[in-house]
Amino acid sequence: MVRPAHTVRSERTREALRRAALARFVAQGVEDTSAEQIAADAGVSLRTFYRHFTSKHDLLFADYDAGLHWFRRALAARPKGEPIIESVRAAIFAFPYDVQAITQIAALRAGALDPGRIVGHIRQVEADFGEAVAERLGIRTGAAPGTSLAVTVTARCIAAAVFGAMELWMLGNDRSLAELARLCNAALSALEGGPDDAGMFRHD
Amino acid sequence: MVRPAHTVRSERTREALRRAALARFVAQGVEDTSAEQIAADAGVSLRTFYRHFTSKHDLLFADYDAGLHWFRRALAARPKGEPIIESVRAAIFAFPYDVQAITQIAALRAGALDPGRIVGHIRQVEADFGEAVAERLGIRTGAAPGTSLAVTVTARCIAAAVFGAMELWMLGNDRSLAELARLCNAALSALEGGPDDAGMFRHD
DNA sequence: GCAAGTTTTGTCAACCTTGCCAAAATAGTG
DNA sequence: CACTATTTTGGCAAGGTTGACAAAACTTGC
Repeated sequence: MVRPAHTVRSERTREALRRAALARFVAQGVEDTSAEQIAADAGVSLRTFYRHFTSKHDLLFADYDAGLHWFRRALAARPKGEPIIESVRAAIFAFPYDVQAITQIAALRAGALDPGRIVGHIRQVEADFGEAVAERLGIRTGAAPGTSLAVTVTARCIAAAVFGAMELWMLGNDRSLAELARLCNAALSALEGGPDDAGMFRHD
Repeated sequence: MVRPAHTVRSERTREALRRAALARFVAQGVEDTSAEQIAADAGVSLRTFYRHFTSKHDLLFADYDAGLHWFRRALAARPKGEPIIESVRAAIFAFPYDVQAITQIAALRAGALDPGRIVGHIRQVEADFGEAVAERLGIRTGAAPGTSLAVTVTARCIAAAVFGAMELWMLGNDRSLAELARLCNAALSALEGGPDDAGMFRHD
């Protein structure tokens, strides 16, 4: 499939679809909104909808994807010699969170998607995040992706830590940025084997 | 949806569907096999097919799911006081691998599924694996799943290590059990911070 | 403004997936 | 065997998703 993403026109269409979808989602829930309705509201055909978004649920992850893109660049901008966890920490802390938007999307997801699909989608993003870290780790010497066990495992552990923290944050009551920072920091420190959490993997 | 899984009859249907599907998959590829063909070959309706398998691709992961079930029980059987990584290692090493079947399924998957879907499915299994480990970690004090950051992160890291090793194994040339054991062992040792891999997360 | 080339959109058809309800098969009981 | 409860199946309809091809809109160079 060829995804339109070049011209001004296509960007307008995309925006119209996003708007229409969000409005419907909020008004009548995700599952009770049909792709056809969204397309009609935006004044385009159903087929066009699927050219701009791979699925109905994809709309609920657009922000996530954008964030991933941001993170990739932030990571690339860190100094070469820095330990990978430091780079990740710095990038995460610098991220321009829009708590309100995150909360809204989270509410829509929680209320409307069947768990399987949503979890799969999030895991996908987590995997991409891990890929980004692995890329930055750079030990990947041009060989086929996933050639080095150490790189793969390290990157995925970091992704697991960050996403574990974020999911915990979303579930909790204190949805302040400070709390998010605290959780991410704790998770990453645990990986480093800091004073408090040494021996994490030796727990009973 | 109510999945049939009780009577002898339903088990026969399930087997017939599995057989029919595998035959078609091998003969004409996964993507060029329609669910309707499979159902017809097995002598049941399309609707019935979807009662036994959540999707066409689900057929390629039946073994995975069965393995997960096996692992869950093996883990539960380990002594309470054992460090979690030891338990995982022991369970993995005791698994009755059917290399031939694994290789065949892997070939089908590689050739036929669009990458997105297959990766998502595998990640799902990996997540379930992590859940199993987290469960066994037990620190989860009856509270809602994912309450403890340490447990979640630890479990996911272990899952990442094991699956990272397995995927590397599938990609490599040496598909012997010894090689699989070596890779899993290396990945898990890395987590423990063994003598060779200490400071994994401090790599540049 | 016009012709040629590129990008985006619409139409159509096929297949995937699932909820709902009723028919058929099976199991259990007396 | 007859009766009833449970389980499995089929049929149908609606909606999700995608490939193929042509029409429409836009860009560019003249």
